[in-house]
Amino acid sequence: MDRVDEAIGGGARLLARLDRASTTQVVADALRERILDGQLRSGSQCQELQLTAALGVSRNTLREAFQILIAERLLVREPHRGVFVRRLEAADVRDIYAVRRLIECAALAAPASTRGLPEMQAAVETAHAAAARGDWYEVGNADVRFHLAITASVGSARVDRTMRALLAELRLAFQLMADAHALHEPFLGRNQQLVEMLEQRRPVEASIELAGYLDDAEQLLLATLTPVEP
Amino acid sequence: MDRVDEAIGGGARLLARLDRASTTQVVADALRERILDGQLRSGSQCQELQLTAALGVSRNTLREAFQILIAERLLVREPHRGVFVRRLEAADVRDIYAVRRLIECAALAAPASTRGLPEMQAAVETAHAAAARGDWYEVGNADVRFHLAITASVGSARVDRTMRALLAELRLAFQLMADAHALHEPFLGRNQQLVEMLEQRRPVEASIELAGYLDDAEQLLLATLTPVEP
DNA sequence: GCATATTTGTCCGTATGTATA
DNA sequence: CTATACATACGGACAAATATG
Repeated sequence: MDRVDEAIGGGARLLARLDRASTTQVVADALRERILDGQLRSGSQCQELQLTAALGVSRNTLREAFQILIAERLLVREPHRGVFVRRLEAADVRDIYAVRRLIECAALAAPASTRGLPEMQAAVETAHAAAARGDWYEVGNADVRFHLAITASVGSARVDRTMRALLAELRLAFQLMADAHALHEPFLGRNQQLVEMLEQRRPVEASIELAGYLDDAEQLLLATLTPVEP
Repeated sequence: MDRVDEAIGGGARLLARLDRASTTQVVADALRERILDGQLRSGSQCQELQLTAALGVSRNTLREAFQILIAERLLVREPHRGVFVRRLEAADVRDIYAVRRLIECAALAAPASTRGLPEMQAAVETAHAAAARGDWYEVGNADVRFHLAITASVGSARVDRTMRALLAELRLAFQLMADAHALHEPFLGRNQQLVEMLEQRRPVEASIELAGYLDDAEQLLLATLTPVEP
């Protein structure tokens, strides 16, 4: 009974037996949430016995949930060793920012990008308010919403899904940093600036600014990432 | 023993017991292949008992493989009804082409796009040869390689994976067409034309040409898709 | 509309093989 | 090298939902 990892489970059974979502889906959602908010830390192992005990589900169900999160690249399987919360390498960070530059800049340069303005403005305000009270986790959430608003202007469900998955992956890297403050603070003002450029109907300039913005964010993240050892 | 769907399985056991890939992965690969080459037709149900019998694996293993292919959007689950080979709607086709325009055109417009030239040239030659002998399935394969070569110039593993998944999804729509000939024939020459534009170092013009190309392909596919009913 | 058969969703027990202390 | 812990994979069971006659 002195089982490990009581961060998971919280004692109560997860299944409200609402029977709208399958147990597998509920488990995948629960695990995803705990990965993204850092309760399950990058690199830590997800042992089947511990998690089945903590979540109150069978190994089969858990393993199906694992497959979902492995496909989302939040977990990795090492054959016959187990399933682990993914650790982002520097190469991953570079790759993710390459995709972000491609998609976000193309989305922002298009005339339709102004469609995302209301949501972008709202995200900037939320971020400022959260920063004022020192809630940098919420600043991170607002930043994600800001960039999703940019790509939402493309109007493609697949672009939305891809960006959502990409930004979720990126959170794995954020968690390796000591303070979210240093990461997000420089970009509060620049988000605001992008909004203004779009309000003034200068989408192409905004796109160019965003490219440099993403370059800087990538460098900042890489700089704080590399000193971390396995 | 007069079980259905002997297209799958072929009598022999799939597992060579090489134990380099997991059974789940082998099953997922086998199902993916049969979906993409049309043996498992769009809209058809994947019954657990039939497939476990045909593949010689347990239900648990099969269900894990299902999750992989559901994540790839080649299968869809209808709760308490079963798992089906995905049917593409017109909206899906439009969405896929929107993403293709975004990614492929951005990739082609970049100076680095010439890096994909050798692979693009090879794909064009393969396609011509296959068309000459009426092998339109292989023409389709070569066309996929052609477009993957375009996006490979970005040098991003994630862009590659996204494009691969996208083109796999599109095959679900191709299969709904009677003749692959009508779909691919118009684009043999245009692929060749794109290669020439790139050889002449005119990537931006090539990108614009590709945008129109993808528009036309989308319209052609939609036209032959809509008359099909549930 | 109802009773029945089928199929999915989920759990459990267990055997085997692999990695690690 | 042995022992242990764990992942992998199988089969059986049963309830619940769905399809069928």
